[in-house]
Formats: sequence, C-alpha cells, structure tokens
Amino acid sequence: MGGGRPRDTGVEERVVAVAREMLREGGYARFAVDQVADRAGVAKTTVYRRWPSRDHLVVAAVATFLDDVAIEETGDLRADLVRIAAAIAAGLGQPGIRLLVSELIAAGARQPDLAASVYQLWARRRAASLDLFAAAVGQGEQADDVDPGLILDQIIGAVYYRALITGDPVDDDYLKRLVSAALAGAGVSSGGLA
Amino acid sequence: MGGGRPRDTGVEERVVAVAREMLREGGYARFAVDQVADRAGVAKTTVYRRWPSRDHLVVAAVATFLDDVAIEETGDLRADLVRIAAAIAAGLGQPGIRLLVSELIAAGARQPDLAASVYQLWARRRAASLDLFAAAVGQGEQADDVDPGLILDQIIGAVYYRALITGDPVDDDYLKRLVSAALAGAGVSSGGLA
Amino acid sequence: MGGGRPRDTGVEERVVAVAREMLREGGYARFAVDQVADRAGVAKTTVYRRWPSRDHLVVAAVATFLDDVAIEETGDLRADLVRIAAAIAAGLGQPGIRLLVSELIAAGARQPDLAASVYQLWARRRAASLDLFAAAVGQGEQADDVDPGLILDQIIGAVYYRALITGDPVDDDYLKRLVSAALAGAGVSSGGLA
Amino acid sequence: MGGGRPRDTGVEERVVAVAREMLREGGYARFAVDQVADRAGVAKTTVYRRWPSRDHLVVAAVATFLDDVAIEETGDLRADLVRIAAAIAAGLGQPGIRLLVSELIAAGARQPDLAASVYQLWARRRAASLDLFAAAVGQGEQADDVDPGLILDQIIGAVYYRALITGDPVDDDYLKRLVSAALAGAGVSSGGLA
DNA sequence: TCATAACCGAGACGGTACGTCAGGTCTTTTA
DNA sequence: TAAAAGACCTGACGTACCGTCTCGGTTATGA
Repeated sequence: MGGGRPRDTGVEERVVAVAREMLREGGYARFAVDQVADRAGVAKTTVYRRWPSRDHLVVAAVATFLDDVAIEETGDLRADLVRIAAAIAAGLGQPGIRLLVSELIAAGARQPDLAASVYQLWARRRAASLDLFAAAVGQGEQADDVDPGLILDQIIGAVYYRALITGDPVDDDYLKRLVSAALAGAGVSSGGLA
Repeated sequence: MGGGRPRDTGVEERVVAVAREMLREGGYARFAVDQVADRAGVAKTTVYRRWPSRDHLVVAAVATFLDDVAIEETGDLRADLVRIAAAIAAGLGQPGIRLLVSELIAAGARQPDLAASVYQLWARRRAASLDLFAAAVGQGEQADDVDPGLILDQIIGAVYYRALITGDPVDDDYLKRLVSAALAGAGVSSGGLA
Repeated sequence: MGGGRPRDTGVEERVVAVAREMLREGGYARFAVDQVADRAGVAKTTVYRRWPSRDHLVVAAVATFLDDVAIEETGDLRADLVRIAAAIAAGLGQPGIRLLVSELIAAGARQPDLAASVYQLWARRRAASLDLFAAAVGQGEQADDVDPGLILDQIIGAVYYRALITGDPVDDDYLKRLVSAALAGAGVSSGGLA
Repeated sequence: MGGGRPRDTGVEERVVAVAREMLREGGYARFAVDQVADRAGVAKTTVYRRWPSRDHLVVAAVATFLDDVAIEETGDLRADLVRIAAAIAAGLGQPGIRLLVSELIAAGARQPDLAASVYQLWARRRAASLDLFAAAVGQGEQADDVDPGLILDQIIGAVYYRALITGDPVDDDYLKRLVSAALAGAGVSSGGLA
C-alpha cells in the first residue's frame, strides 16, 4: 500500500494540446494515437493509461475546444437565437468541423461509456442557450406554458439536421424563418417577448 | 466502342445483398470488404471496381434498406407526423442503427463524393413525408404561407438532434408537443388542417 | 472453310517493339503485360494469343536485343577472347541488364518450355565466339586436343559467376589472367595460337 | 535510451524455420509471407519488422540452408574439386533448386541492399572451397604463383554457367576435364599438387 | 534506508483490414 | 475467325492503426 510515483500532471495538458492540434490539422481520420504520443513526447502507454481508447482522447480534446465559444446575449431573444443558430451553422459549414462532429456522434454510438461525455459536450452549449430564455422571462413576459427546451430543439435540431443529414443550405433567411416559426409555435408573439 | 465483356449485373445485387446482411449482423464496425466479397462469391477487385471504398459500398447497401419502410398516411396530418417521428425515434433507439446512421453521416463528411449519395438516402424518406402535406392541402385547408419543409425540419431535426446529439429521451409525449408546436408555428390551427 | 479475320501481322512487331522499350525503361520488375498491350494499341487478349505468358513475351523481346551485338575477330585469339569477356562483363555491370539476365534465367527455370528459348538466347552469342577458335585453327595451330567449348566455359562462366553470383569485380587485369589461364590449361602456348 | 520490450528471439528462429520449410515444399513461387507468418504463429507485421520484403526473408531463410553442407577434404585436391563441382551440379540439376538459385540472384539484382547478403550466401561456400588449396599447399607443393580464386572461378563458374545459362549437361567426364584444365592452366602439374 | 508500488519512455507484438497490383481467363461486339 | 475492349477471378503484397505487453529506469511513500 505504498505510494508509487505520482502522475505527471503536465502530461494531460501536453497530450490534449497536441491532440487538439492534430484534430485541427488532419481531422479525425488522420488522428493517430501513436503520433499524438510522439509529438507530445510521451509514451503511448502513458496515453492509454489515462484515456482508454482513441475515441476517449478525441472527446477529451474536443471538450477543450468548445470552451472558447462565448454566447453574448443582447436581450433581444429572437436575434440572439438567430445568432446562435448561425454560429452553429457556420461551424458545420466547415468540412473539418462537420466531420469531427459526425465522428464524435459516431464515437458516442460506438462506445456506450463515451456517450455521456459526448452528450455533455453539447449540453454545455445548450445550457448557455437556455439562459437566454431565463433572461427574457426576467425581462417580463408570459412564460407559463413556454418550453424553452422544445424551442431550442426545433431550432438547433433543424440546423444540425440540414447541415449534417439533408445537406440543405442553412442561410440567414432560413434561420430567421426558423426562429420565428419556433417562437410562434410556443405562443411567443412576434412583437412580444422578442 | 467495341464492347468488352458486359458487367455481370448479378454482381451488384449479390454484393449489396450480402453487404446488407453483414450490416445487420455485425454493424458498421465488423463490415469488411474482404468478407463481403467472399460471401458474395466475387473477387475483391470486382467489388472495388464498382464501389471505390468501403464507405461507398456501405452507403449503397443502406440505400436498399430504406426502400422497405413505407409511410402510411391516414389523412390525419398531426397523427401521421407523430407516427413518422416516432418511427425515426424508434429506429435511432436501437444502438446498431444509431451507430450506422452516425457512420453514414461521417462517411459523407469524410468523402465529398459520397456526401450527395448520403443526403439522398434521407431525401427519399423526406420526400415521402412531404407528401403528407400535399395530401392535407388537397383535403382543403389554408396552406398558402405554410412551408412544409420548415415544419419537417423542426420535427425531424429535433428528433435526430435529441437521439444522436443530446441524448435526451424522445417519448410519445414529447413528440406530440413537438408536432403541435411545429404546426402551430406555421399557423396551422389545432383543429384545422390536422 | 470460312475465312475469318486475318491476323494482323503488324501486331507481333509492334508488341515486341514496345516490350523492348519497356524492358529498357523499367526493367523486368515493372514490365506489365497490361501496359505493353496498352502502349502497343493492342488488346491483352491478342498478346496472350501469341505468347502464352509474360515470360514468353519477355524472352521474345530480349531475343531481338541481342542481334545488335557484333563480334569482330581480329585474328588475335587471346585479345578477341578478352574483348568478348569484357563486353559481357560491361553488360552485366549495368544493374538493369544484370537484373534482366537474372530474370531470364529464372524464367527459364520457372517454365520448362521456356528453358530452351532462353538457352538459345545465349547460344547464338556462344556460337559466334566459337567461330574464333575455328578461325584460329585455320590460321594453323595445333588443335587436336583443344576443346574450345571448355575454354569458353572457363572464361565466360567465370565472368557470369563473378558478376551475378559472387559480386566480385571483373576488371581488365582479371580478364587477362583469366583468358591466359584458360588458354594455358588447354595447352595453347602463350606465343603460339594467340 | 531505456529500451522497450526486447525482441522475442524465438521469432527469428520460428519464422526462418517455417520459411525454409515452405521453400522446400513449394519453392519460391508459392512462398507467401502471409502464410509464413501464420504458420509461425506470428503477426505479419512482426515479420515485416525484421525483413522489409519477401525477398529479404527468402534470402535469410536460404542462408540457413547452406550451413548444412559440409565439405570434406580428402587431401586429393583434384578429386576434392571434382566432388565439389559435382555437388553443385547435382544441386542445380534439381528444378526446384535451380529456380531458387535463379530467384536469389534476381532478388539481389532487384534490391541493391540485398545484393550483399546474396553474395555472402555463396561466399561462405566459396571460402570453404578455398581452404582446399591452403591445405594442399600445406602438404608442400609449389603454389607461389597459383591463384586459387581464379581456378575456382573457372571451375565453379563453368558449372553455374552450363547449368543455368547454356543448359548444357554437366556430367562427370566433363567435370574431370574441367578441373584438369583449370589446374593445368595454373601450372599445377598433373601429378604434382593434386 | 530500503522495499514497494505506481509511473514513465521505448518499442515489440498480435490482430484486422485496407486498398493495390499483376497475371491470366472469359465474354461480348465489331471488322 | 481474329481483334479490341474490358469485366472477372486469383493471390499476394506492403501499410496503417489499434490496443496490449514487457522491459529498464524513476520517484514517491511506508516499514
């Protein structure tokens, strides 16, 4: 029950940093654990000691990407929603990111124990979006029967759906109509809450 | 200009049939071109002559899956939409299918020349769903400013989004609320068109 | 008895010409029947109708190379032999030719029906060398117990042996000693026949 | 600088042993790296880690063949030489060996980095033969100006030449004449050194 | 202070599949 | 018929990554 050598805490950071780089450069396909380890100056064993599979490492690396995105709320719910949706659409417009997102989804589907982590990836962003509604309600408007989650699903779901699955374009005009329809569906009057 | 030996059209069928089987049995992960060729009694090179990569073959095989699904319209638009959404949700509820769908999306993102084929996979089902609206309009209801595509995006998009990305449950109650909201957002009155 | 399309007599020539070129360019390893046919503007089938295997075609092509080499006899047997040996050594000094010769030998060993053709390839050159002895005898010298074939074997055999098998150098000095030893062994006096 | 897992030295032995077997069974043509690995209970990648190509492995395997051959010297140089030459001729008389030797030579010509190994294959046997001369000289005979290498070249070279290249028979009578001529050419008297 | 235990770098290893290449045969249309 | 075109089968090649394992060496703790 002795102690043993303590883990080098620098390893996590270095590896994840390199992993992030490699994802940016070559995407998911050319992401090889061997190379990550090499570049990070770390043994492959050390990598596998922390992340039980390539997918786990990728998810961990992506988790650090998403921190960057900041959501600014202007108080104008409709506009804020459009802006958020546009940001997502813009991201998915880049082939690299589109692939990465797809692969993450697939990774979650492949390994059940990863699913939760992957879901959480998006959950954080979703939570930020949900705050918008709280703020809007705070500014005083009826919100009794409004389900913000449902509205978000309709909007963001549609964006992912078009970008990843149907391949249809997601332009600004579409987004405006989308947001309007979703808000209207929830009984949020055009002039009202927004 | 002369001719050359004509392609054995039986090959396509046999290979795709075997590919379909193998997808059902082992999913995407255990799908190996080598084995498909073997089982189909065909040389691997012959497979590669038609489908330039594993992904291409998988997409081709999946394309034949989807033909089976029939959409029955009952005349009750709301109920039909709920049923369609439920069917999709049920499919995505199965881990194998969820993975397969994810991998297909990823395959499209990996190889640009595959994207179109993958999009088309879903497009066919989408077209069938859109017919519902045409039928509903035929039964006489206002539909001047209704955009069926937008409504579908909100519904189906939300289902995919929850099933694949957020991991949130997609139960019947949710679907009813979802469909209602989407229809309401388009100005379709509760008692009206549906 | 019907007529049928007559054989295009130009085919042999064209194919062999192309084959020769390709051997010069890429050597035996990169010699592909497919490409030969393509370049000659001929169907692969047509090639195989005339030469039953790749090896056969190669041998046929090489046979046309060797015609070029001319042996000039000067009347000085010893010098002539040295010159011949040197020519062979020079040829085998080129990696491409060394490989080609090796592969021809191998081809002969692989396919018994080719062996004869391959042997004949070298036989022609050998015959020319043997003429030297006839000429020398004609110029009057004892030749009762001289076996020209044996002498040639000793000389040319040694050259091939060193060039192909032991990798030892075959320089001029060596050749002179070699020829002298071989002639001496046959009882040909230094000053005499030569 | 540390080390890493040490190579399993058993692998070399097992693989080479299997390789040798397979060469004996099916010759060069049916020698497949895949099968060697399988039979040796080793991953193909492990094989390729040590021998960068099929040819390399074959050469390594053959190298272990040749160790078996023992050269017995009886003190009678002439007879010993005849016996050695006869042994070589007998070997080359077997189609399988003839092909193997040809392919080895070709392999050396194909891949420059293999040439040295192939040359060495024969060099060992040659060295053993050269010992005969040392022994003969030890038994006291003039050998000042005798070049054993030259003599061997003439004898062994001629044998290979006839067996592989001209296809002429190499019988006992021929060998006796050959050895005599070569010795005579070196000034070794019939009754003398031999 | 010394054994023990966990960590680390290095790299061999088994395994699985990939996509490719070339040889040689077979089938059709056209001259 | 022969020729051109090209599909087809066969068999093997060498490569890429994955995740596991076995080393020697290092750094902490606890007896």
